[in-house]
Amino acid sequence: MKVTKAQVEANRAHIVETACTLFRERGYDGVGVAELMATAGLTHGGFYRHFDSKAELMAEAAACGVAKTKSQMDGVDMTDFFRHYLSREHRDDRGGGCTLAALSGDAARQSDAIKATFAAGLENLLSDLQGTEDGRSAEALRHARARAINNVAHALGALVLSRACPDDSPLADEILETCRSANVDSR
Amino acid sequence: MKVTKAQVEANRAHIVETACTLFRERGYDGVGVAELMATAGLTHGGFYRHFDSKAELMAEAAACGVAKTKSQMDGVDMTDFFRHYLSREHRDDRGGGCTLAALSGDAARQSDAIKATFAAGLENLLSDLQGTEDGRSAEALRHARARAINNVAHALGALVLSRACPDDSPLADEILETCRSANVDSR
DNA sequence: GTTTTATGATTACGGTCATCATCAAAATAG
DNA sequence: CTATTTTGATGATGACCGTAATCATAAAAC
Repeated sequence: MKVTKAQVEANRAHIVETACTLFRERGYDGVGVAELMATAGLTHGGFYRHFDSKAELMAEAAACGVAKTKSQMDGVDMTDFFRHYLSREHRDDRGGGCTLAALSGDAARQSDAIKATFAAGLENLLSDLQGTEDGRSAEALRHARARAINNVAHALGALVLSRACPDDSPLADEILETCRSANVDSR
Repeated sequence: MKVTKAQVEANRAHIVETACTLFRERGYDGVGVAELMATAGLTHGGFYRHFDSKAELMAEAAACGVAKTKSQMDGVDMTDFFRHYLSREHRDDRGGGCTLAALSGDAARQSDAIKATFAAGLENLLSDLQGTEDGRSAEALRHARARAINNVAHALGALVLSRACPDDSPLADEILETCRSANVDSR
């Protein structure tokens, strides 16, 4: 049952992408290798030809996820980005949404390899939010970075809290709305 | 092997408390009934005399956890509270720290019963943060509530993000420090 | 003092977990 | 065209999962 080299690579990438979504939806512990492979259209036996362990896939899926979030943010106005980030649609789409928001809680309990992937992805996202214009004073740079960190923490916290409330809870919407208006007025 | 009524109640409470800490440390999926009962000094067979299912214990442990967080906050100055909330000690003490921060990500994937417990606990915490003085205008009340929501989202987001970074990562500390200074200057 | 009752220990169940040895088959290399 | 790899399917492994029936025992009720 051998398969062309291109197909092998495609299969591997497909496994990572599938894992990415599934992990966001149900957490690292919530999805097993067998189910994961079945969802990807393969049987679970072949898994270990691609990865040494589930932990290795977890790290790779994390990297894939934060890269996707960053690419979604590319070229988008920051206000629009946060507006969508704190929207009801994003709250209800854990599988398709921000990896940091969906899995940071789980990542905290994982190995440093996975945490490092999260830190790198977060650092990357912060760079984008700080802006890239040259010639700013050190003070202005420090301020821009602090604002980026505060904005991300604020928005991510709001999303996480809203998701921890029942779907039809008024509080779930109130958190999103409140933090959405606070975020656009900057700080 | 029957035991006095007081002992039964004490045992039950001890199971809930043990679960509370263990869940915060390793997540709902990360700890099994057997290990839980062993940590509490009992054997896993007796578990179902106290609870109908693990899910029932999860809900009760969540209630216990948010109640503890609220009691810790009682009578403490709000600035001091957030200073401790965003301290390195709190970051490194998932088992003993804020239940919302440790388990909100997991709670989002659980039943509405558990989510409702989280929402109730959060609402309770917000009430405290809003203050209880009477005679404020509707506008002042609305503003106080918005500020409470924003502060909680901001601090919780910072804590969650910091914990998702490797323990020795500079970013882990930078997030805490940045958000600590932003939070005390109010908004 | 006897009977009833309920706790918690023991043990087992079926299911699922991550992991791996084995094998068929097809894509490469020679 | 043959030989060598190597992918992915099959199936098994032992460990652990939540749940539950059984049972000895001592507290509670009479």
